[in-house]
Amino acid sequence: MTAQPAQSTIAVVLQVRDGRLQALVWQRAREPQSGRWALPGGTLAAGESLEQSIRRHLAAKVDVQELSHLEQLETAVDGAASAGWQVTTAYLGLVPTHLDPAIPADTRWHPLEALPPLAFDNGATIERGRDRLQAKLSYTNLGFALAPPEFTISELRAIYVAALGHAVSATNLQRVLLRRGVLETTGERREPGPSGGRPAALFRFRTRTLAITDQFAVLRPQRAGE
Amino acid sequence: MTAQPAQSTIAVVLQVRDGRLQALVWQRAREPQSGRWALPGGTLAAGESLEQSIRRHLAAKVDVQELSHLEQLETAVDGAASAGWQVTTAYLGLVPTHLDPAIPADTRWHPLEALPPLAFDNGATIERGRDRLQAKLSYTNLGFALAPPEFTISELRAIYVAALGHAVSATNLQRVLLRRGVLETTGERREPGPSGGRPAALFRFRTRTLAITDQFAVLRPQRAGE
DNA sequence: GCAAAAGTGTTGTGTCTACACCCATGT
DNA sequence: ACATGGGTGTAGACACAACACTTTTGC
Repeated sequence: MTAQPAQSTIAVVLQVRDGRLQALVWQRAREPQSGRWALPGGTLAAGESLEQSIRRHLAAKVDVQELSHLEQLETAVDGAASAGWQVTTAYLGLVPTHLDPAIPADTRWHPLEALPPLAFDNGATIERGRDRLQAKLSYTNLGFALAPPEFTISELRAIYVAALGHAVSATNLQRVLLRRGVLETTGERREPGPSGGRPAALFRFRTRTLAITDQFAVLRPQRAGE
Repeated sequence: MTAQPAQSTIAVVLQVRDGRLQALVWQRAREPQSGRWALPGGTLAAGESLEQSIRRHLAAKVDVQELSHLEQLETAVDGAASAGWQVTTAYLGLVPTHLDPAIPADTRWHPLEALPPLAFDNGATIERGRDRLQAKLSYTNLGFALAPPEFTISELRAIYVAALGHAVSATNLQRVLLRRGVLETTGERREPGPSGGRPAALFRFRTRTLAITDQFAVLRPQRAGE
C-alpha cells in the first residue's frame, strides 16, 4: 500500500443577497491556483467528523451560528491536483437573508451567474449545490434556511425567485406552503410604506429543520397495503 | 499535521431475489468484527476515482458487468473503528433480476428484513441505500436497474412490490409508467401458462440510464417565466 | 362454458395554475 | 378619489387511485 490521500472538506455556502443567489468564495494568495477563487474548507483533523471539520473551517469565514442548514453533497478524488493526492467531501451550507456575516478580507460573495475564475472543480461543485437547493425548495420546507424568522409573502417570494431563477406567483406560493402546513401566520402585520397599500400579514416557517413536505407520492401504498 | 486517514469505499448492492429485496454481504473471517457480516469494498488506490475504486473491489464479489446502476450515497468518518482512522464512501449498486452473479464462498444475499449481525455502521448504510432506491423508484426511471430487458407488467409489479415493500396496483403502475414515457411495448407477447389466461404484452424501459421523470413540479416556472 | 390472467373505461378526488376580483392603507 | 400593494374566490387542467368491466387464452 502506498501513502494515504489527504482528506479535506469544502462547502458551497449560499445566501440570497441583493435579490440574487450568491456563493461565498475566497481568493487564493498562493500556489497552486494562485489568484483564482476557491470554496472555503480545509483538511480533516484526527477525531472529528466530516461535519465537524467543515464547521470548524467555515468558522474562519463566517460565524457558524449563522448557518441555518448544512448537508453533504458529494465526495470526489481530486484528480490532477498539483497539491497531491486528495479526497474532498463537499457540503452545502445556507445563510438566511437577515444575517450579514462579517467575512475576512480575502473573501467575497459572488452571484452565481457571474462567478470569477474558480480553482479546481469548484465551479461544478457550486452548480451541484444550487441544483440541490432548487430541488429541495420544491418538495421540502428548506425555504426556512434562506428566509428570516418572520416575513411577508412578498419577501418570501423574492427569495424563491432569486433561488429558483424563475418567476414565482405570490398567490400560489402562499397557497402551496399554507396547504402543506409549512408556513403559519404570526398574527402580526407589517405596516405599509409611504406609498400606501394594504398591510401585509407576517408568516413564519412552522419548523426550521428539514422536513419532506411533498412525498413524491406516485406509487404510494394502497388502501390497506402491507 | 498528523498522519492521514485511510480512504475506503463500500457498496450496498441490492437485487430482487425470490420476491424480496436482498443485499450482498460477506462474513468477516478476521478481526476486527470477526464473524460479523460486512458490505463489500476496500481501500482507495493511487490514481483511481472513487467509482473506479468501488468497481474494482466489487469485481471480487460480482461481475462488474452485471451492475445496472451505481451511485454515491454518503461519506463518513469511521469513528471508533478499531482498525484505525478511516474515511468511508458508500455507494448504492443495483443488479437486475435476470442475472445471478457467481459469488465467493464467504458472500451471501440476505433479505433486508432479516439481516445477520452487521459490522460497523453497515446496517444504517443499507437502510440509506434502500431509502434512496425507494424514493427514486417514484420519481425516476430507476426501475430499469432492477428489471430484466423485457418483462410483463405483472413481473414488473412484483419487482416494485419487493423493492417498495407495499402493494402496487398493476393497472396504475402500467398507466403511470406509460404516461410518463418510461416504458414502451416491444410488440411481442408472452404465451400464457398451462392454467390459461390472456397473453401478456412485453414491455421494456425506453432508456436504461437514470432520468428524472416526475419533476416535483410544484413552484414550476410560470407561463412566460424568465 | 368456465376459470384464469391481462388490460381498458370511467369516475371521483386532490393539487396545482391562472386570473379576476376584493380589501386596506397612504396621499 | 385614486394609486399601491396584499389577499381571496373560483374555474379549469392534470395526474392519480379505485374499481367495474372487457378481452384472450387453457381446459
